[in-house]
Amino acid sequence: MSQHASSKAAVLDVIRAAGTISRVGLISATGFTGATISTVVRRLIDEGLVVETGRAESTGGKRRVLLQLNHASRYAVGVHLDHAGITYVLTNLGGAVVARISRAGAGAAEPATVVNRMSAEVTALIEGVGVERERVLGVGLVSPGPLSAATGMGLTPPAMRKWEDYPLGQALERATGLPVVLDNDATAAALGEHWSGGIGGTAISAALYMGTGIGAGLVINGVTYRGASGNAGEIGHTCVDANGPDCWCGARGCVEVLAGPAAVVAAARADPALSRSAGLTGRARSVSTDFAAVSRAARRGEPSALAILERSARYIAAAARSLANVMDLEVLVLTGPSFAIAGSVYLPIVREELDRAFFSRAAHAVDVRLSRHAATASAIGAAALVLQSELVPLSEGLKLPDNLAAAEPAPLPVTGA
Amino acid sequence: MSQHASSKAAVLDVIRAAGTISRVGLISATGFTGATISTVVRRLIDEGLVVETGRAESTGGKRRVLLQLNHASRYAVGVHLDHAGITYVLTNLGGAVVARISRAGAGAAEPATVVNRMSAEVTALIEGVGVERERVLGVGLVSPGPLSAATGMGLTPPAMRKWEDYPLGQALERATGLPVVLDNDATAAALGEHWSGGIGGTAISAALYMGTGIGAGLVINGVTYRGASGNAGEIGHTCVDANGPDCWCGARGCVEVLAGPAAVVAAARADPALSRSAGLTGRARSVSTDFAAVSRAARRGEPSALAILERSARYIAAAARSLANVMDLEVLVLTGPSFAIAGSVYLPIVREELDRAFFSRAAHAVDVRLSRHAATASAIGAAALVLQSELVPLSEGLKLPDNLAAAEPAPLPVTGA
DNA sequence: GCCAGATTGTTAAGTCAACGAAGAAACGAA
DNA sequence: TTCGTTTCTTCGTTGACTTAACAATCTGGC
Repeated sequence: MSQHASSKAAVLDVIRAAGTISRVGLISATGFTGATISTVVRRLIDEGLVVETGRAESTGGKRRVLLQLNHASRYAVGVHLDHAGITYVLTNLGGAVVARISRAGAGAAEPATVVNRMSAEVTALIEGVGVERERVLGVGLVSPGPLSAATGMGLTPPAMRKWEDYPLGQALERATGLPVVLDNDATAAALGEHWSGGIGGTAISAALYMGTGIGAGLVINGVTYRGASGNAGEIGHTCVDANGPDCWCGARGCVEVLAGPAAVVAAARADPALSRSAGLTGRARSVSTDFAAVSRAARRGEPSALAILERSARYIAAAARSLANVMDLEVLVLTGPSFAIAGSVYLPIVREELDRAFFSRAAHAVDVRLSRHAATASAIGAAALVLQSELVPLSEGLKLPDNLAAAEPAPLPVTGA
Repeated sequence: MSQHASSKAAVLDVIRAAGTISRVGLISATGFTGATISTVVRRLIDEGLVVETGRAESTGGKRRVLLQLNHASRYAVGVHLDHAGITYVLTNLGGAVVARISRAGAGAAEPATVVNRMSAEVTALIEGVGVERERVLGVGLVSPGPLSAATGMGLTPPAMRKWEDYPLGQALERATGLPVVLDNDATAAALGEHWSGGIGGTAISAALYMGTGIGAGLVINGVTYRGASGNAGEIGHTCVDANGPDCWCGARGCVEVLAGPAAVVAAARADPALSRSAGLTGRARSVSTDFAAVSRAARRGEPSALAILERSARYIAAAARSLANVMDLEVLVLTGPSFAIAGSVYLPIVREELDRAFFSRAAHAVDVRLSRHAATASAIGAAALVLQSELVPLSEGLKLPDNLAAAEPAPLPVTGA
């Protein structure tokens, strides 16, 4: 007897969120009856996804049998593809990192060459820790920048035009023999935080992702929100100063222009003393390298560096507040490489802003936290995408024809009932 | 044989969105099989919700039988409760207004008194057009300001403290004998636009609602998005100038302070010439009255009035763009009393902003429109809330216990499998 | 130690939504 | 009229989920 996908998914998701839970707990959490829980759980145990791990104290009768995910039963590969580097992680079913490697980025190489290399590196990752390939559910591949919405299988980050129409997902699927899921890094990071237990059973959460740009990923009731064309969460071009400087996106005063890593680096370079002490005097290196240098200077206690970061943080806090107000968020996680480095400066300022000025704070606070794995969040999230897509096949919504009227032949005059 | 709620709801929603559609059209739109569509449609016809209205041209065989909502089969009452006035509308199943009355606002009267009056006025509304009370599905009641999240049955608009803990929904339910649904005005307006056909089968839409404040309602795949505590869409406190003036919400540079109707009126009053010509010289009347006066002055061609409104529009456009970027919107409707008056000034500016600077404009444009019923949008939306809640009972999500760990007795040491 | 009562978990039978297959009805074209 | 096509319905099956009865396990009291 096999369950409708949703019940299995719902039960698995509650077990994941709870960490440890009994069948009775599942009954109250999911709303299913004991009979259903019994069969669903047996199914999950048969598939090896769930194990019984002990007993709870008695509440007056038989003790509850506790269930947990069988973390070692399945694995997923997450790949963060970027111009400057490719990060690979192998996670178990619980979203915990089992292995991790970093390799050279895509650079200027041909897509086909890179795909072949990635396939070999994925294999090396899996074999390096002796995980059987059959236990690997698939590969999640994420990249900065917007997705090409049309086919859902091409990534077009601004700096990688060569990849624009390349069927990346299909190619990697063929090369590795594993299912491949694509998405953008911020969305993946948000799902990763949700899946790997940083966020419990929380309903509405967002991940503010800062790499060289700023993005946000949104998770609503355990499902990633993608918007009309998969570009939801584009918070980098939130307006925080309607009279501010022009942005390449066509607008003015975008938070990315005023407070993104590039803006931080530019401000630091404009200060000769700080440039010298932070080692920015040479010719321009990558933004992320320079941003790290500014962050180190701030950590050393250099007031000018700290002031620049705090100014950035206040703008980002304003954008975060706007986001939290619109989405009515419960949890906001700061993640991504830039927050991995400078999160200690940003966290208190964003947190203070939301404590003080979140519109619905009377109803509930927004829990602002720093990701425990900010540096590799999007790769971990990419793996979580696989875990979710393979284990929690969502009920797809209606697929209306583009033009409902056109779907019908011309109506004739009414001829009565 | 009765269908699972979702299939009936899905079919009804597609019929509503399409206006006219055949069973074959429903098959492709919903993904159900012909057999299922056949039985569901028969059910809907038996209930009187749907009628066959004619035939389409043949495509080579039997002509399709066209289906439509039976607009006159059910009705819903929408009530917009405000300090200054109460608007009542009676709509049919298609969301079209059948009757409408306006009465005095809540003022300083006791809640119980107002509820009794409302009940009488609802009855007058229904009987005024000779609709049978059994055909009225219920009453939707909306109000500006945040909902009290705890019980879901108290409305606490800032200016109506007396109502804070009053069980408004229950009281009105008892008084009228009809089911009552509560929500805020912006969310209702968004659903109203969706339901009454202004927005076809569109997936992601928002209504920007401007009354005396600014709010937004969000509709995702036909379902209103409410956020963690029902306060989603709070766009009035989106930051559009991080260094702007203080707002009562605790933040700075909120769009409501810089560009809301109150700000527009204040700017106009600061201009002696405009104050005189627009008739603002007397003591302060209500913000909406004064805003209307400024709008009329702008329409008469007074440059100073127009400049003030255009400045407001540019700020609002920036907030709208931030919202569209984050949600990846397809449709944005301007609605509410203030846009009913001044929409002709705001629409082109907001539209231009989104054409020029919406981040994902390469993938798709945002369709910005002015509501056809901006003045009564939230009352119509209130009625749509009823139509949806009675006819499209949503599949409720998981209801996790507040604290999953606490739901279990203490675990004992692992005792092996 | 052992039984009463409570709680947990399983099995069995019934219900209902949705599907596939096959047939009935409607229609245009030869 | 006949044939092929398309639309729509009927019938029997599948499978998810439920209720109801039952089996297993534990605490507490004697």
